[in-house]
Formats: sequence, structure tokens, C-alpha cells
Amino acid sequence: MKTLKIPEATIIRLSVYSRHLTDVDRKGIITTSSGDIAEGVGVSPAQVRKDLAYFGEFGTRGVGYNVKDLRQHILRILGLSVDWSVALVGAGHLGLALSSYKGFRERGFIITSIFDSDPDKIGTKIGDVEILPIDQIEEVTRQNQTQIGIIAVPSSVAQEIADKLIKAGVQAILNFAPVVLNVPPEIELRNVDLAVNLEVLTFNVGAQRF
Amino acid sequence: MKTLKIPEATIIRLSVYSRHLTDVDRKGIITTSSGDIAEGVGVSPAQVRKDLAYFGEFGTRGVGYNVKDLRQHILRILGLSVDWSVALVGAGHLGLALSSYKGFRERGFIITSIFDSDPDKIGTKIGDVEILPIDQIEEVTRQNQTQIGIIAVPSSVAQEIADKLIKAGVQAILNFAPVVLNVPPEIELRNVDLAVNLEVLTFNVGAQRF
DNA sequence: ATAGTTATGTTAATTATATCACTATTAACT
DNA sequence: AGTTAATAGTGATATAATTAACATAACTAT
Ligand SMILES: NC(=O)c1ccc[n+]([C@@H]2O[C@H](COP(=O)([O-])OP(=O)(O)OC[C@H]3O[C@@H](n4cnc5c(N)ncnc54)[C@H](O)[C@@H]3O)[C@@H](O)[C@H]2O)c1
Ligand SMILES: NC(=O)c1ccc[n+]([C@@H]2O[C@H](COP(=O)([O-])OP(=O)(O)OC[C@H]3O[C@@H](n4cnc5c(N)ncnc54)[C@H](O)[C@@H]3O)[C@@H](O)[C@H]2O)c1
Repeated sequence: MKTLKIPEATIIRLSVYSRHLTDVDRKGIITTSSGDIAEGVGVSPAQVRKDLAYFGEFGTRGVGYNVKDLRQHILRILGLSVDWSVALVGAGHLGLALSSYKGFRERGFIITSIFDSDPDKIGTKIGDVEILPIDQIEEVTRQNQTQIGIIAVPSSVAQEIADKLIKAGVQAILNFAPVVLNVPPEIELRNVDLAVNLEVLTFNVGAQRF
Repeated sequence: MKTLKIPEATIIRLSVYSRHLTDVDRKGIITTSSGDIAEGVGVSPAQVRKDLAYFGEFGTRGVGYNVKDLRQHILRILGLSVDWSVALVGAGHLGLALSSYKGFRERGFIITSIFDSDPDKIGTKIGDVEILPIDQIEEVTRQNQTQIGIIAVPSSVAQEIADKLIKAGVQAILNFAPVVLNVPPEIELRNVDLAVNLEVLTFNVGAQRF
């Protein structure tokens, strides 16, 4: 229960390491090293070891890491040893892409419900999940014990949807609307802002100006 | 030509500030302050001033910042005083969402070409942009003087597409495939990894374990 | 004019993160 | 058994980023 502070950058890298290890494992490789991992994902070997050291000792000196073992350890650290129930709100263009994305399920994220306000969409299905009216959000996500909500609605209603998700008991929100959401501190929130990503690129392309 | 190092976090925040200022401007507000901005986007006032200080003096002591002015300054800093030509590769679920997204055009990102390898998709249109065969990528993006490529193809072909984009002369790549790409140092690369975002959330939700 | 108020720009302090250099451990080989 | 090569783990160091503090400039009102 000690709360030693772990950099978010470390968590992001762990996620990347684990995916890399999945690939390495698929190739049938048994043992790897901090140097191999570093090369595979583009960081320094010391960084890899430092990141892992926050959580324990997973390797053997002089030898390296067992690929399967290390992968499992990292997945456990990230909370991916169990599945997560995810509610998707907004079945528009982005919502459709997200709900059809195989990569989530592979990592243990199961979209158990989809909500929208558009009467034309309600009742139709994406894959085998029916689009439900937004006013069922609390009932359904409680029933599914949904812990994560994804917001893929227009910015103008994103805060309102966030409030509903929190009321319904989710602990974490992934927000795609380009707007700053207010949530209580116990709710984990991450924003994915695609325009911002492009703008970092354009800044860097033009960076000789400074 | 002096290359004073500017934190990437600063660039990301500037992008957020500029969007916030767009909203504030729409409300007809003339003057704002570092405190207002800070509150609006959830950072500290000192952070706002520090970020701006990398690029110049945009405010008036005792008064604050002119909203329109500051917005324009930040847009110029980010390289958004001109439009950017963007090539989208991969017209699948995600590509469709991205190409129909209004938010890009609003910020000056114009998707001028879309490429795919699927014969059923080639020749069809998204909005008013025709989907072209991938082997036209070099010719077309050169002609459009496209500077940015977006990769929305399966991971297995993402590196190959990156190579093609670079050969075609793009300077920056936004990659959605969950794979580590190798590009020469002069090419700006950013990865958007949605699973990683969810995994940071699950780590934090379960963080009492450490 | 001058005092008082406000909010910037900037320097200093603090905190956080990454890198480096060293130590300890293991396996393989002679 | 002893030697060498390899590589994890770790404490010290360096770098980077954030926060706090403050001196300066502009505006207001008397
Ligand atoms: N499409 C993209 O590539 C993209 C990229 C970046 C960000 N975004 C952001 O993601 C969000 C969704 O984008 P999109 O392109 O899918 O938009 P969209 O208009 O295609 O879809 C929005 C969906 O939300 C539904 N909706 C509206 N109000 C609702 C409410 N109160 N409750 C429930 N559902 C409601 C609509 O019926 C619609 O189905 C937006 O905030 C957008 O800015 C989208
Ligand atoms: N859909 C999502 O929400 C989502 C989320 C996160 C990441 N991603 C990633 O984004 C990428 C695209 O995802 P998607 O869901 O749109 O997949 P998709 O299968 O729907 O679309 C992929 C498209 O790429 C095209 N393609 C395949 N090979 C090509 C080639 N060599 N040249 C040109 N085009 C080619 C296919 O014809 C298809 O149209 C994948 O790497 C995926 O992992 C998607």
C-alpha cells in the first residue's frame, strides 16, 4: 500500500514494452534483454531497467528476461490480468471506428454497451452490441459493472455525458471531445486530442523559426 | 536560428490554450489573464506565463492579454497561420472517421488526398476527396506539396507506408498503427496509441496496488 | 502627480525525470 | 575450480520541468 510516485511516462512505456514483448513472444523467442527491448521500442536500456525497477526484479543478471514472464508481469502491473467493461457514448464516425477496433478486445477491453441520442441509431447494432438510448446509461453500466467510459460525442455535450458516466459509477474516462472536462479527483481522466497531435507536428516542422 | 529547447508539454498546452481562446473569443470577451486561461484549461497561471515566455511578450502588465491577439500569436507559433496539406493512408474505419472530422479543417489541416489498396474502395469518394490507389501516393502528394501523412492502415504494413510517405516528400507523420516506426531524424513522427491511453487509465484505477 | 492595484515577465527554488556509472550475479568456457 | 563475458539492478549525477516568488510596468482614481 506504499504510494511511491511512478511517472506517467513510465506507464506509457510499460504499455509499449508489453506490446513489443507480445510480438517477440509470437516469434518464439524465449529470452530477451533490456538492450533488445530498448532497441525494439526506441529507448535506452537503462530506461527499460529503471521502469521495471519501480515494480520489482523480473530478470536474471547476466541472462536477461524471460519473454513470457516479463510480458505477464507487465500486463499485471497495468491491470490487464483481468478484463475491463467499457461503455462507449456516441455512435458517430469515431464511435463506430472505436467499437469495431479489434485491438481493444485483445488487450482485455470489452465494449459492453454503446449509447447514443439519435433515434435513427438507437436499436441498431454495431457488431453484436445494440445501441441504447442515452437515458439507460446509468442502469446498464451499473448492471455491467462498467469501470471505463469512452466519450465520443460532440464537445458541446461532452461534460454532460461525463457527469452521467460518473453518476453511473465509472472510475475512468477516455475523452475524445476537444474540450476540458471537469471531473472529481477520484475519477481518472485522459484526453485524446487529435488536432493537438497534428499541431505538435507542425510546430516541429516549422521549429527553425525559433 | 537559435534553437532554444522548448518542452513538448509546452507545445501541447499552447495548442489547448489556443482552442480555449477561440471559445473565449466567440463569447465576445476582449481581454483575459493568465489566471483565466489557467482556470479554463486546468493548469497553473505560472505555467501559462512560462509557456508564453518562451516565445515573447504578448501581454500588458497589470492588464492581461488581448484575446484575439494572443490567439493569433499562438496559432502563428504552432505554424497554423497557413494551411497544411495532409495525405491520409488507409480508408478503413478509422480513416473514414478522420476524413469526416470537421475539427481538422477548422485548424487548417486539409486532407487533400486519401489512399487505399482495396480495389472496392478505390474510385469511391469520402466527402469530395476520391480514394486513390496506393501506388499514386508519390506522384499525388508531390503535386499537392503535401507535408503531413496520416497512417491509418494495419500495423503489418505501417512501416512500408511510412517509407512511401517519406519517399514522397512528407515532413511529418501521424501514426495510428500500434507499432514502432523507424524514420530518419529529420522526419517528425508522432504516434497515437489508443490502447496505451486506456492502459494508463487501468493502471491508475488499480494504482492502490503499489 | 502620486498612491494603490493588478497582472505580466523573469529569476530562483523545487520537484520530477532520465542518464550514467558502478556493483552484483549468472552462465559458459577452459 | 577459476576465468571471462554478459546483463540486471541501483545509487549518484545530470537534466528538465514545474512551481513559487518577486520586481516591473500599466492602468485607475483621487
Ligand atoms: N471523427 C474523428 O476523427 C474525430 C477526431 C478527433 C476528435 N473527434 C471528436 O470526437 C467526438 C465525436 O466525433 P464524431 O466524428 O464521431 O462525431 P459524429 O457527429 O459523427 O458523432 C457524434 C455522435 O454523438 C451522438 N450524440 C450527440 N449528442 C449526444 C448525446 N447528448 N448523448 C448521446 N449521444 C449523442 C450523435 O448522435 C452522434 O452519433 C467529437 O467531439 C469530435 O470532436 C472526432
Ligand atoms: N479503428 C480504431 O478505432 C482504431 C483505434 C486505434 C488504432 N487503430 C489502428 O489504426 C489502423 C487502422 O485501423 P482501422 O480500424 O481503420 O482498420 P481497417 O481494417 O478498418 O482499415 C484499414 C484500411 O487500410 C487499407 N490498407 C491495408 N493495407 C494497405 C496498404 N498496403 N496500402 C494502403 N491501404 C491499405 C485497408 O484496405 C483498409 O481500408 C490500424 O493499425 C489499427 O490498429 C484503429
